Amino acid sequence: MDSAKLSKIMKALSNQTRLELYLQIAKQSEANFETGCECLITDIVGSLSIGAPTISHHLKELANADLIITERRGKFLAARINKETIQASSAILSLVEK
Amino acid sequence: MDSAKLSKIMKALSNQTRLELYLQIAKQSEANFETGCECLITDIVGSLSIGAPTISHHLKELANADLIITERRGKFLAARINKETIQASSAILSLVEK
DNA sequence: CTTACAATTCGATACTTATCAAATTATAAA
DNA sequence: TTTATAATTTGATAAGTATCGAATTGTAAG
Repeated sequence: MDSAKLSKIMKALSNQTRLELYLQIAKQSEANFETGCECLITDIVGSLSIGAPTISHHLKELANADLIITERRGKFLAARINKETIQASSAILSLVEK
Repeated sequence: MDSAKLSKIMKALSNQTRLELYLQIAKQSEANFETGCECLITDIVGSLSIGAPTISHHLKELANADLIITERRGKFLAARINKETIQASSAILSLVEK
């Protein structure tokens, strides 16, 4: 991964609201792992103090950085984190690989 | 670590030039580990295509996010990365801890 | 003390972006 | 087909920031 890609990932996590959105998706994915349920965005909208348009905007940036994967579920939108991206990023920053 | 702190760290790494600056410091710290030499900023200034004022600005942001530790060495400035910060960040994002 | 060099501060500018309100699209239910 | 809800798009604005040139400060060497 080059520095352009990595900085794009970091930028996606640099906004506090967007970071909390990401962590919430991660948390729900974890919590719902056994049940097989996914994280539905509509459940998150209420818990964050920003409007739906802004959340839509943030989701697109997270997806664009390959941090999450979204899929339509009828009227709703499901999201899950892309573990490969965050693990590859961590590896570079922690200098696990050179 | 709360999301405000973590987003600040991510923001510090969200600019490509600043990220490369960080990685360069990390690389030199690694390379000079055996010799005990530190990473001198003056050696980096030449290798990045931006002016000294901008580098000074970026360094302050990295230090302010606790990503690096700087120290004056006479006329020069030495920098080394703060491994604790990057490891704690990685842990949260990778959900190693909850 | 003067000179030279590394780094910082200051002021300005161009660019990016987070957020919202309003309008629109997509989908399921009635 | 109409209605209701979820999500997106659009347009606008306010706030933030990366970068530079010029001036300044800190420090060592001559």
